[in-house]
Amino acid sequence: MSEYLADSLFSSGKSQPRQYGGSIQVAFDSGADSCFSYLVPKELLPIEKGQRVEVPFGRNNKLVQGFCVGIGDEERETSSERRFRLKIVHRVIDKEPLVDKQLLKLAQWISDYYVCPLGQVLAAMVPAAVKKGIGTKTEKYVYLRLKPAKASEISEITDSLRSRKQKKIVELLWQNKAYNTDSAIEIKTLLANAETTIGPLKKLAEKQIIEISCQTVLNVTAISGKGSAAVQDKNIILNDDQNSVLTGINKETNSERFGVTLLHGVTDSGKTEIYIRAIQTALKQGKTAIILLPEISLTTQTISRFNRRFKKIAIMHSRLSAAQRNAQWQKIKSGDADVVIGARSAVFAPLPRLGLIIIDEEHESSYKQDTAPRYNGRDAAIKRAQLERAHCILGSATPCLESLYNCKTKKHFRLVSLPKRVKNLPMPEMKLVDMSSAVSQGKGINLISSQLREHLRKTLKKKEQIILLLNRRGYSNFVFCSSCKHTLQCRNCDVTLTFHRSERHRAAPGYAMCHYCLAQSLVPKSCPLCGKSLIMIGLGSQKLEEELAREFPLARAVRVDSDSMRKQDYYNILNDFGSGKIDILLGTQILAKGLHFPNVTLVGIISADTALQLPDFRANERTFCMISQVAGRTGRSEKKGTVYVQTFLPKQPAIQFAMRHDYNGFVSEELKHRRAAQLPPFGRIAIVKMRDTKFDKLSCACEVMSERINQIVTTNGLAIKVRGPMPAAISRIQRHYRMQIIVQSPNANEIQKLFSISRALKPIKPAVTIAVDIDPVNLL
DNA sequence: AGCACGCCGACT
DNA sequence: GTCGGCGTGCTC
Repeated sequence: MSEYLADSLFSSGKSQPRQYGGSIQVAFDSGADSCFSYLVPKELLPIEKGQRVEVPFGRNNKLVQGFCVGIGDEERETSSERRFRLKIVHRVIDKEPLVDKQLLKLAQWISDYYVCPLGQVLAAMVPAAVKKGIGTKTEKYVYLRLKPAKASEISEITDSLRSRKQKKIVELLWQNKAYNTDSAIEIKTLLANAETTIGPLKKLAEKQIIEISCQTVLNVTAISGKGSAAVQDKNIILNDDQNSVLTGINKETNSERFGVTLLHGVTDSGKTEIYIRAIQTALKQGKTAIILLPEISLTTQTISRFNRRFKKIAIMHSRLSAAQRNAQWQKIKSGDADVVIGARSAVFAPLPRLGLIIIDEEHESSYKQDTAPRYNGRDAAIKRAQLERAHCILGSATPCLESLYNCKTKKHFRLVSLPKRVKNLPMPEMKLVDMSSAVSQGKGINLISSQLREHLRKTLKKKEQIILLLNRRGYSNFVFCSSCKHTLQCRNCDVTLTFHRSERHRAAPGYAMCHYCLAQSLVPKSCPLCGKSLIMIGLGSQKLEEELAREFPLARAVRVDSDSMRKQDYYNILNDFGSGKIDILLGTQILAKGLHFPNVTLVGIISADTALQLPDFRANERTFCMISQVAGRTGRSEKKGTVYVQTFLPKQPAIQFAMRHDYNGFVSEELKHRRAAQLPPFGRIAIVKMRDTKFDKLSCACEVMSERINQIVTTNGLAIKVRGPMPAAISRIQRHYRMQIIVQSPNANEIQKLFSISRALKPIKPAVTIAVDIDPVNLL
């Protein structure tokens, strides 16, 4: 162990005492919410923040990797008495910092704001493929150690060699003027030209006549060679609204000041073209740009649209292989890309001279990461723009209330809108179907109302296409005993099992599956409690499929199930739908996003209510968004679009406003309620989520935690309301009981203060798993 | 977060 | 008598 300590230099015998160039702070990808100091040997200097180092850690001095996040003895006075015990940096891994100073600042902000160890944030910033160097290979190069002044020096060397092959190698290097790492010749080429093998080369290296250098290069195959030339779409002419919006944005982008433009544009109002032009403006200024899209919107369609317009573009999304991801990242880092398009984590793209960040569909809850670091990609983007003095565009047809409120209250935010569709096409016709009346008329629970069925028939006859949307959550099938009202529950989780018909198990009617722990079990033929027969309440997508097959046997319908489907299959289906091989696309929420199929003239929302039943203050907002977004999938050509909204709650305000395309009306109504309850955007909330397999232990820990929070709030006079501990909406998942404490405050600072104090204290006893979720997007 | 140490019950 | 369960604390 002593060999890792600085004072070991006294015991290292007659060798020169090691010289140290000060200490650094290292952050690890672990739960430890603090940094660790290490001494840097002189020979490892200079060292920079953002570089990775390998250091001995823990009792066994296991070598672990971490990021250097600070240089010098920043806490000299607190650590002076134990400074002699500092261990020594073993190795500096990166030649250059993996994260630059600005990104490190962003990481620090995320660490503070989202209550997450800095090391974990940094770990999330750089793709694993980059850190592991996947898709790279080491190429060896050869050069002469001595730069000969004249030819005689070379003959001097060659004459001294007896081997003919060695002579040949030296001559070749001389002819090619390979005297240093830059002019070195690749080993394979050299050997081929010299018609020899590695043997003579090694001999020359031993004699110190030549030098072999290594260089890590990207595997050529990993780089998707899409050297597509940028096409100037001169034929796309902006309308007046677009022009005035763009002029405003360009002014901001050119100003070199931080600012946020919230672009509220109805679906199909030409937001994407604005983005493209705004990026072009930034590029003209010698700046670079990032555009973030929700993962599911990153279709081939979208990517190729940007690909056509920009030459030096890098793409970051989940379907890339590790090697491709590394290649794209290196391309960005080296300055070979000036535009990055990607999902949430692309906000960390290491672009130099960032001038513009665009967040499309900014209201999307998928921008919030649900594992640590629990950051919101949109808010991280705004912060990054602020740090880099860049401009930020948030685009949406249904901006979230927080962004809208920021425009009203914060000076750097401004709101612009595109109220009309590009070709001045009308908004689709909205038809409300009251499902409760259908039920009361005793028609049974058909998923497709007679009105919708009639319109389906007409649409199919016209050879036009249809999208049917069904929310999975709460609309799944479940197994139910009509006699004793028993439903099949998951053994591990507090949820009702979902029924899936199976082709394989002929003996049983199907299998029951838990969507949380993914456990499957065969459905018994009779009720385990009373022995009567079980019925499957089928309201799920399979039921819808069956109903369609019965009513329209000739229609080609395909179901898209986000969780049961490989991503590749999903993109194939979308392609088939685009080329008209499929008539009806049915599926979950994912169909609501950014799809552009001009031939879709009918959209059916099977149940608009499902989101409303969730115990979440954003239920209305979600419902409104969902209906508006899906509605935007139709009527994207001269053909008229129609949307059927089936609901049991026809008078529900969110649904009513959506029917009238009245965003502003919805917002002012919803804001009233939020203000009354001091909910976002009028305040901030955070959730402390706690879980454990043992209920008693968990509730003890919750009590301790809630006491601690209340104590901090009182002693510091924080304007914070604490609710709970209470069981989470799903009180048990995967055998873990779940409880939560909700923290509410009129402003973010108070919440920040609370957690900065709390995280510095000793951990809660008894120990349970605790996660803090700042600005949660759902309260489950 | 991982990992070692320590204190209690089921076994050869 | 020990093997190993997990509850607790520490990591520069």
